[in-house]
Amino acid sequence: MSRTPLHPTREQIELPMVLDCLSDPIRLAIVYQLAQQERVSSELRCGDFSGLGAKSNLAYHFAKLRECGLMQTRVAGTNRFMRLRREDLDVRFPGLLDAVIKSAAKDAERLQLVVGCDVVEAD
Amino acid sequence: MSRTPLHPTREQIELPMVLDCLSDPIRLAIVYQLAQQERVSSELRCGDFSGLGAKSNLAYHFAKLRECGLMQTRVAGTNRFMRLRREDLDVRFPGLLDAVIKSAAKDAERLQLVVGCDVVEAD
DNA sequence: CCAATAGTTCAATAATCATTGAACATAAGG
DNA sequence: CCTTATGTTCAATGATTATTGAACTATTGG
Repeated sequence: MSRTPLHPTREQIELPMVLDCLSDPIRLAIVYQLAQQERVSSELRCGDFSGLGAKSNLAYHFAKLRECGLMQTRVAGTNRFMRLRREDLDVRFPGLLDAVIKSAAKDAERLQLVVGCDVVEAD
Repeated sequence: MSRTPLHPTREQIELPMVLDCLSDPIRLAIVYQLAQQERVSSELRCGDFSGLGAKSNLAYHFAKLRECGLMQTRVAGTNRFMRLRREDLDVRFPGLLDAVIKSAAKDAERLQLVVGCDVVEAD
């Protein structure tokens, strides 16, 4: 198992791959959740998405999101912390990520997105 | 053959379907070309895209673009004239289409897009 | 060392997708 | 009417895709 998964450089990020990645409802939900977290800590663990499906399926989608350059994974012990590659994407495709997030937010209900109203996790 | 193909209503347009449609290089090229034509006549015939592949394959992609609500087809004699559903998309997902077009323009070379510098068709 | 936790990888499945050429439908023009 | 031009539909193909559960890896904590 590689310590830190491979990510494309900023310049290697390709538009069709990004759009394809965002076209899957589960991946869109992941990105949306990460975008909401940006206001707070900007990072989430894989486990925080368990509501979206089985672990192995999520790992598959995480890999896709990494490969296309949408998010970055940082390994810390037995956890993986992931965040949006906001700056890279904004430089590469200005306005795109925001437009997608806003569009998703407009359809939050239809897309069954978790509305993160200043998420306070029970502990 | 149906006279005028079915199109979804504005409200029926769904984000994942739109993104998936735009994630295919050929369809992205079609949309890009239609967007450039907006400055001029706003409509193009199917045949104007012959550079992008075989006729039957293009018909397949046209159908996808229609079904997801990205474009509209108007039948006129033996021709089909198509245009972007710009207004519907801008109302439904503000800023999304523009962001995608601009992103595509930035990568025009990489995406092998036809750069329409005030296209003057030979006749 | 052992057990529990967090994720990934693998193999198998069913479903969808893009592409092709041939056949078809429709309308225009001689 | 016959031919030509413009697109669509159909059937077949090979390639991806999402999903699942089981096996595996690695780290933490007792």
